[in-house]
Amino acid sequence: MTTCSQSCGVGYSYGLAATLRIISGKWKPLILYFLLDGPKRYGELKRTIQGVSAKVLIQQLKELEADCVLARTDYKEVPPRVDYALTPLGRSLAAAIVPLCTWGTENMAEMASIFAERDSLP
Amino acid sequence: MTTCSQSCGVGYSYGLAATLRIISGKWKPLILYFLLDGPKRYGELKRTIQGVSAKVLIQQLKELEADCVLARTDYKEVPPRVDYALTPLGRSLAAAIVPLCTWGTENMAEMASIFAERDSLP
DNA sequence: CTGTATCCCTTGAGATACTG
DNA sequence: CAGTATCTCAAGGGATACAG
Repeated sequence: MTTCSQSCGVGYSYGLAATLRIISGKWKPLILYFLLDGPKRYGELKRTIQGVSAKVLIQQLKELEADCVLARTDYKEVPPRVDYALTPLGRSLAAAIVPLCTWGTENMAEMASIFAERDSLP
Repeated sequence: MTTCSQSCGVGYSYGLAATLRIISGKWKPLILYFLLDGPKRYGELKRTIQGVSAKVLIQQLKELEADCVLARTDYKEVPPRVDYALTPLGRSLAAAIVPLCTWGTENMAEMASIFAERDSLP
């Protein structure tokens, strides 16, 4: 390539900034990623995404819904049944997240040793 | 596909978690992305990434360096000259971030209206 | 120019208990 | 089952001033 300025310049960074605004949140990328597998119920997400509290999970789901990347369906049953699914927009976003997962998986060993060293410090 | 469980299951989510651990930080994805353009000096980064303070920029640069995704070069000159460049590992990570930028750019219009509506609320 | 050193402060997030 | 309501808190981040 001649220069990366066209794709990496300031003007285009707003694209990245916009994306970050949506996926910033400790569990949001994980949520989007898991939903690639298909619609999931609240409890299912809670169990799958280990460590997240009910409050924070709901909160982030609501924000993602407000951002139009996922849709909540209430089946109006008793006991309650609700599920969350990616919208078409959300699906495309989740697809853009997949490379991050791939990268992490491919470099997991290297990362593990780096983390180990870093965590051993004060 | 039969099911996405193989690629989206819990086991593989550690890959995403590992990646998130590295790029979590308000400006880190932006830093990595801009460095795709080539090595950059401290002041250059500071100017390019609008809104970041000196303290936070240095802090995140150091963390990225500790994670072995970027390398700092001190030219030992006066006045001081230093630059930051992606390592091979960092370059592959930055490449995985590019789709996020692309997504944001492609959906900028839609996002803008969503944000506008959301920001108008209390 | 490239950072350091403080101080301050918002925001995200966790724990717990409770409701329809 | 699927949330809601509080309370609490640390951590990340920002402003400012200063240093080599």
